[in-house]
Amino acid sequence: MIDPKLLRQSAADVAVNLARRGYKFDTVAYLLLEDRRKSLQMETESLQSERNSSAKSIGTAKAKGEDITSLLAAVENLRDRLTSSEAALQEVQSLLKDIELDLPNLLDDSVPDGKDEKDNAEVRRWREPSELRFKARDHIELGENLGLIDFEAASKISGSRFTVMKGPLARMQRALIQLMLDTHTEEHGYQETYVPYLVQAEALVGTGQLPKFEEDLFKTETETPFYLIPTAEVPVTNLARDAIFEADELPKRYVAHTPCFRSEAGSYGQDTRGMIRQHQFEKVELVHFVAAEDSMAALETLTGHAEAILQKLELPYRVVALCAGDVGFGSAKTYDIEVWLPGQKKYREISSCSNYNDFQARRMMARRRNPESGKPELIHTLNGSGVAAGRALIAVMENYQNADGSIRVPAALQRYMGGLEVISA
RNA sequence: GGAGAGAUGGCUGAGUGGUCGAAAGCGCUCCCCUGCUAAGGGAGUAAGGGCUAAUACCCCUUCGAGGGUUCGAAUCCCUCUCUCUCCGCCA
Repeated sequence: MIDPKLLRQSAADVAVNLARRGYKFDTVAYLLLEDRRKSLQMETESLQSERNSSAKSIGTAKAKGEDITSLLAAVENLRDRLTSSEAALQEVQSLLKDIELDLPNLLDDSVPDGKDEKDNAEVRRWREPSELRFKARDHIELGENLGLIDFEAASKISGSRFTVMKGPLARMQRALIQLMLDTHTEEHGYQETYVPYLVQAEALVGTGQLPKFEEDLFKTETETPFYLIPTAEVPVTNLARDAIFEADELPKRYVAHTPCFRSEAGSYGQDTRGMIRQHQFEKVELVHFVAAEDSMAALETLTGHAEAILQKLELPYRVVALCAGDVGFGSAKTYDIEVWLPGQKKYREISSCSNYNDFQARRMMARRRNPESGKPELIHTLNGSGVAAGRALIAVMENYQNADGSIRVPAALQRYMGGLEVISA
């Protein structure tokens, strides 16, 4: 959420910023509503004040044994006026809130202009794309030939966009997760967390998935619905909800491995084959809570932590700065890390690292105590995949394949796989 | 699933219709005292929102959440949620 104060004081500036995303902010409608809010709120609060003082004087008069009938008459219709004023105010406030929850975050000035992913700016590359001396197979062919990936079985059980994996391939995904968790906790200073996979709507409003992107989520039909988490970002970031951290508690870094569930509504026809885009996938997620002035530096650090995983796995990748039109709803700035997939001869997203600045913090009242003023102020939140395990598995399969269809186990993973060096049929 | 108890400020914990944003204690901050430390004395110490140039005044809201009664609710009534204890069941 954007600061409502900024919205009403500088609506035009906000509109200019959001227009870079292709978002049209109707400042006229907003300011009109805001005017009504202001007058209704002032009216309501003065009626409340009147109620409070009259109740107080009735109380004292009664205590002295004075006659209070005239005082009672004076406030006869006060309650009705107050009730209707309060109702009108509440209605306007909820309309404003709807608009505010719908507005994407302000973009950081450093975000490059552009409309879609084609305009993203490459920031750096690590290792050039690998050249194979034979025709590269994609992970689907590799996995099925080894008899270790079974899409048919998955579709029998659950339909499309699910995967069944077996044996050393299933284990390799687990090994990847272990490597990531160990690296982030032992080398990058993260605290490992275990969190719920089912969350309530409020948590998703806090991180920004709701109310706008409900169709991307799976939801239970229980009396109070649960949502399956689309990313560990949701439960982990909500650890800061309603909190006031002391200055010396920040920065906080959390890492969590969770499955992620996405309905992928609206992505029909994209990546329909294979494991790239699934309804269920495994991911290791990094989350930072930092003081406002530290968040841009933290984004660089966080991205570096995700890159370290790919470097350990010796997978060629590049980092791109998402352009204005491609940056996600709640993010002020995002780097995607794209890993090279020989089977597709393309770089594909394997991590997305974002600085949300105070956007999520404002939605969930996540604060720190400013050591100078002693006053609470919003923190900044960041998150990034460190990295997507399913896609990391794909990247290892395709980059470590041999001519005979077997797959070498990256050195960094061997200790997690009982010393296994090659996966073969 | 059954039975009971509870939810108040950073913490402990008083408060059954008015002057209660809320006693007391602890903690924390500042000051005094003390050669240092300890002990002691004094003052202060919730969050959100509105107004505003203002993190100054002033005003509003908040005692688990929502509704109701009342001139007036932490206190009375209703609904819900959560926590704890015991029993059952279970990974």
